[in-house]
Amino acid sequence: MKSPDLDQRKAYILATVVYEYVATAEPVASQTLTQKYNLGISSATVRNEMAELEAGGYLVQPHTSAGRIPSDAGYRTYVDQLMEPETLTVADRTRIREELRDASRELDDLIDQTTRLLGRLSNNLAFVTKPQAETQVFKHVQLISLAPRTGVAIVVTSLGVGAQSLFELTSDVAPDDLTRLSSALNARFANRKLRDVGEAEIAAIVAELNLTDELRGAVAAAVQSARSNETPAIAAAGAQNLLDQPEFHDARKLQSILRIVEEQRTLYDIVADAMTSENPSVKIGHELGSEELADLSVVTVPYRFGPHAVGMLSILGPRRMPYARLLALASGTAESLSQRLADAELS
Amino acid sequence: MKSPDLDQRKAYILATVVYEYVATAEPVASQTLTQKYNLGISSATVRNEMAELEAGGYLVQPHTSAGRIPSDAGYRTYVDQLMEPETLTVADRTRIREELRDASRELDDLIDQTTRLLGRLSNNLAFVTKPQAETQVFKHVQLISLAPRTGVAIVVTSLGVGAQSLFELTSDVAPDDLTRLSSALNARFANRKLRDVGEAEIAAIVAELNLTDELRGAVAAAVQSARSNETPAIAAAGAQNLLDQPEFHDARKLQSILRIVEEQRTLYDIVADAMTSENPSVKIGHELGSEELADLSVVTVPYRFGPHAVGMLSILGPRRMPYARLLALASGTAESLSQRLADAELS
DNA sequence: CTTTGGCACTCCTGGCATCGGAGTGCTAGT
DNA sequence: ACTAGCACTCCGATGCCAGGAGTGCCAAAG
Repeated sequence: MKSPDLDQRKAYILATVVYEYVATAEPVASQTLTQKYNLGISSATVRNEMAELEAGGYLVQPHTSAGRIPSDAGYRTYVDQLMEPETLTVADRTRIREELRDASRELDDLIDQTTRLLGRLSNNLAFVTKPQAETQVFKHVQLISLAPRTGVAIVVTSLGVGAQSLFELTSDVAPDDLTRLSSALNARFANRKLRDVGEAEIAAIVAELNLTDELRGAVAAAVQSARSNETPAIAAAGAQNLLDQPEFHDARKLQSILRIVEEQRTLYDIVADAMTSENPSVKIGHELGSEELADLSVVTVPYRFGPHAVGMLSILGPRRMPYARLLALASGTAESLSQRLADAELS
Repeated sequence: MKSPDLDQRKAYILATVVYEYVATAEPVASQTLTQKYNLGISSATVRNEMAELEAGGYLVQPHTSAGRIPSDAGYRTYVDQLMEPETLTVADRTRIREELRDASRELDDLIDQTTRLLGRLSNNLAFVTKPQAETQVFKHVQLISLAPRTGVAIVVTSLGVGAQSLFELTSDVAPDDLTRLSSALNARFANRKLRDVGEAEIAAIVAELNLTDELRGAVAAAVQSARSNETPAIAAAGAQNLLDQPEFHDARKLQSILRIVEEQRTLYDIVADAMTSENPSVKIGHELGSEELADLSVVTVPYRFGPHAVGMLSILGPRRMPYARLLALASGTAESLSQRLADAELS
């Protein structure tokens, strides 16, 4: 809150500038406003108002004799106070539901397909974090022999397969021992919270059965991996959509985006706080915390599994994006995805 | 074979034009050749030779008063007959081996990391098909109950986990029944070729245990999915590298590439025949079979698991790419990857 | 018959000046 | 407080010119 906020007329003008600029990608002139939106005042008055909005930091001028475009602060006030939230049409909503209903039953593929769907719908770059399994329930562990000294440990959580981990041993182990160990572990842990599956207990069971400590390591690794590290994998889709926007006709900007998407780390940092707040979040321009991303914005909506948010759907695009629509799309998709996940478990 | 092939001097000139153009991205002039490579002939002679090479279809001129650049046919003869194969330096080779040694033990992640590595090394776009499991050996199947009417079927092959498939039933099933079914299936199928795990036999076992036919469906689906459909998933990385090349400073070209990468289908078509031949393959420009891809080339090398090729490493870049080096890089990486896969199983 | 120096010709490229238009800021008048 | 009008600024498109790079061809030389 800097000024005692904008008076109603300034607010309307700001909102209209954002709306028009989002639509046209051209700096907005005072005349354009008076002609296309009947404000009942002259362009000269609009010019005065715009000059004040610029002084207040809400608008900027690319050069002296051009129209105005919104600044980060301008978009921010628009998003927080001025825009009307959109709701999806019934058609959109059913389309999302149907595409997700027909999607794969396998978790990774489901996330992938959701990401692509969101990319297509939004015409921007979509990215989705895979579910974090921390709050999930342990269902099953299975140790399987592949060769005398090689095997794989699989952990299944309430979301389906959670992790697998290949292991090698320094001495042979009987497939039977692996089965016995699996049964013992399952008897002990089934339906506990994943986070409560402790390494000490695993070690105790392994010792009890007189098995090598290497197996404890293998099981622990699989459990750990199911708990899904602080930065879960992120699926991304739709980068090519960005090229339709005039702001990317210069290819340099796209390069840093592609690099960041491939690294994943930065993407995760951007959306991490939306996860904890469990609310939709919008980050605009410099709020993304990097000069490279200064002319982009990101909309993020969490999705749930059971009572908790387990991941986020995000849309990344030029700052000049239709915020209300993208929020509606992401929310609608998140809802359908959450629903889909719940169905898969409970049936 | 059109002409009785090129005489030695023409061949050398063609090779030098390709080499120089790959290095500079500028049309190559007759003088440049005589100055930078001592041919012992004058630029006028070179001009005459170049004119004949152009008549023969090996070179083209972007406009009348410019140097020459290679045509598809020019690159093709270069690749097939003129270039000297490169070998990787020891440093490169150990770097690849080390990065892959430290890579994940999980198959999907391993492929992912290999793809990124290849993207970084090649400075182009790399893509890698995930292993096709057809020739793999069935190791284990496990049916696991998640809820009274929901569960997951997991199939493990000699490459690690091959597939998983969630299922829902119309009536409750005891976890015990699932265990019994798993054991029966394993007793029957363990260590058979995956392709020999037939649906009829599965049905017989399910019937024998008096279980619902829905379970047969679940198992069959998982096996089918492990057999990995005709078009396996493809990992891609390094699209941002392409933006360094002058031919992509116009963003339109990149757009179609990104779209194609996302679709995967076209990528698979490009590399499919390299898989069957089990040999490195180079496709140049129009050979890729699409006008959109006409100024690109793709280098493909298969990797093996056991005696068979199970997937391909590819590098996609501008037609003006260092073919010998990229072939060496892809081959070296394929070799390390094959080695890594073999180690994982045999230990 | 092949090679080569020389020369005229073509075409691209970059710089420069010009011009029109779009928009603003300001002032003066309502 | 609003607005009509006007001078001013700046961008972007256009056209033009000069410079240069490179070729093709010819005629002479090996």
